[in-house]
Amino acid sequence: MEYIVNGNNILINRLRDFDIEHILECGQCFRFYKSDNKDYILIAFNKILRVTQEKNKVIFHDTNEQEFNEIWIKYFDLKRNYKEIKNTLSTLDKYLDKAVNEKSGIRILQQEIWETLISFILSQNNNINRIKILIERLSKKYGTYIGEQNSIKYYSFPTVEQLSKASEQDLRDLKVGFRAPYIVDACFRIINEEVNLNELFTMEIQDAKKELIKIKGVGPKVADCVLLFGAKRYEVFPTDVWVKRIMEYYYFDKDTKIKEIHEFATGYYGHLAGFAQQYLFYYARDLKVGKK
DNA sequence: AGCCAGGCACCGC
DNA sequence: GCGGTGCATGGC
Repeated sequence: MEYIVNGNNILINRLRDFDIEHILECGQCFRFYKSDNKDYILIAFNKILRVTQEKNKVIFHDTNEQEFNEIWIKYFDLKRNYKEIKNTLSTLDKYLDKAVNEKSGIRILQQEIWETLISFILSQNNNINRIKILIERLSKKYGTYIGEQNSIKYYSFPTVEQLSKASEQDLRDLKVGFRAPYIVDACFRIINEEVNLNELFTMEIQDAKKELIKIKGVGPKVADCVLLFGAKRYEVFPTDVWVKRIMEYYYFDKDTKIKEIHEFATGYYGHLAGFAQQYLFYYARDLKVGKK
């Protein structure tokens, strides 16, 4: 990774297969703020990072070499060869080729799995704007103050211990709605070691999924998101309404059950299913496939 | 006003 | 196991 240290900034002059807008807006993460075109602030790993981009020139602001190496290279998955992944997927069929080319700057972030779990529990039957607001409220109330930029205060996502302090009623007061008992259940099972998030990185994938589904409010779709976005399990294929719509449109040409789509996709895309899903999801959502 | 939002739990069969 | 329904809340 060739980068230039410039004061408090890290600069990369020709960063390929990287588009900060695609990466943050593609639906995999929620804690980011757009201040201008390709000028974003994001919160992760108890840090505030500002990223700006002009074509292939990317600047990571207000950080340092150590932090960049220890946190951001992994977080942005900078060591993975996305060119190769995209080539493989593009060769599979013309539909995927289109989605990959349209959303060519996506990278799958390596997010903290605990935050990913709660975020995607909140995501069910919800829209992205409101998911973001709810996560902000949780962070402000239960997380730790981590700093200020442009007189806006930022808070880390609460740890399991911090969030365990919240009762179901506390959470309902923050307007998470019917998801409140799900969050309480997630905290409880993890504190009591009924579910071990660290094991999900290496367990047999079906077992990992079963493990997550023990948590109330976690079904197949949320489990897949947690495994893909939080545990580097790229063989999963989170199948939600958007993915259902675009898969039906491209591959089935008729109303098809999510389970059938999921089975087809994990077989067809194999170990790259998670990447394929994200290109397809973002593309479908932008295109409003199957919607008026 | 009613429908929808990156689903899921719960129920009846 | 499979399909239908309710769910908190807010934007449109």
